[in-house]
Amino acid sequence: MFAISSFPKAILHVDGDAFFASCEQSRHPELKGKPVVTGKERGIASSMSYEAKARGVTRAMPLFEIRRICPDAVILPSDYETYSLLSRRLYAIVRRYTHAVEEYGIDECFADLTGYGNRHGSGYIALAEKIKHDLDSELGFTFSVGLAPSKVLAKMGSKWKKPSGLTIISTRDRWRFLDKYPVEKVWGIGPATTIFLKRHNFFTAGDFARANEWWVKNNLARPFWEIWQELNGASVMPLLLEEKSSYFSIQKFKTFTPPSDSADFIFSQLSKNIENACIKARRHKLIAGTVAIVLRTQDFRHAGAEFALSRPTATPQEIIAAARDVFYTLLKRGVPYRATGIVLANLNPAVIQPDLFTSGARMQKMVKLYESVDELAKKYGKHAIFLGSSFEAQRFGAHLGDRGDIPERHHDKLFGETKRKRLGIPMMFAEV
DNA sequence: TCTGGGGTCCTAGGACCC
DNA sequence: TCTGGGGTCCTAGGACCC
Repeated sequence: MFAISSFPKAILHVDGDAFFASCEQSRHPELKGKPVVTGKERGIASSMSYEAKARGVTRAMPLFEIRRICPDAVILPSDYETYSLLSRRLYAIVRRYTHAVEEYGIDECFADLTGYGNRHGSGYIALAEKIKHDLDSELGFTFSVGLAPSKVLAKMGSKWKKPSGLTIISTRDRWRFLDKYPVEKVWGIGPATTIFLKRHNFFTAGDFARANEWWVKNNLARPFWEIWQELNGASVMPLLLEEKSSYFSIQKFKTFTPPSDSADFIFSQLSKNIENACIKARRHKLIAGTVAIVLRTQDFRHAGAEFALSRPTATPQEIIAAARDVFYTLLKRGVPYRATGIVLANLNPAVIQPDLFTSGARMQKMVKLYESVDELAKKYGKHAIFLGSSFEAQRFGAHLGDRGDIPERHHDKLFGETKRKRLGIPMMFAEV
């Protein structure tokens, strides 16, 4: 037990044990007790159940090697939808006890329990036990939990005993943990800083925590001074409480005047809306499973159609290609239209995790391409780059003086050959 | 510890303005 | 145009995380 004075803040860190493999075992109970490995689509292990770890399967181990040392291993492709669903349930369970929850990773979160304990701290421990119990029993696999006065110490606590550990680190008895903890394993201390610290004879977290504060401030960057403070029991890293946005749908509608009966022009308007909706989806790391397109005529009637994508995506090429056929079945020749709209629905998190990538080289390239596009958009404005199919709409907007936020002076740079090549932007933007 | 890709934060330095 | 200091904004690169 510890007095409140040694526990000014109560930060919890929760970490799923072998999260992806555990999700599979939870979803398919017949796999419980068996060596389960995920990552089949990549050909290497990305997550292993503890049964598989016991048999010697390690991260990034090639499948042939896994089959050799563990012939009865159940090797599964990654199922992101299930993992992110269980991830959201993890956050929701912790939020029953406090709203101050930071969704740090798909399998982990921080929570600030300050104010929910009592003056001896036992209330915090009971609370941590309760949260762990809820997680273990409701999700069907175990979690490791750390309770401490700071994020860095809480993270250390959850790593201390795995699987299914609950480790409490108070300011007063922190040395017991710090002195046995290699400095390079401290959250936030990477290879470069490790080399520097070891050169100055700091080998454990305890060594570093005992370093002179003035020396730390003057010889290391600010993040490491913050780590130093957190190791000594001060909570200086705030929890980032912003919830991952969960849209039910993303819509983009745009009216244009005068109305037009040009199929090319109307489609380019739709194309532009699709691009904008995709930008928003990607910003929130979402992919759409279904799409609805809407065409509005001059007399305010509108026609719409909804269709499913062959696979969830947030890349406009795929959606535009799929929308093209639907568009031409909706469009009535010779009728003037005044607006188009797009609705992206059936949204799911586009989960990108270490070791876990969606299969298919083409998709990889597309994802990468759009990251470059988003990058350029950040630099030059939202509409600096657009698909050929949106060209008419872009030109139309420009003609009206609606230039989005493209700074004129950047045009030459943007399409400069060197930059284009360096960023890997192919010429395909000229035409879909 | 290596590998792998992507995101985020911090810092240093340059451009520009008052 | 020079002399200053000081501010803001942007970018590149480093470090680290999952």
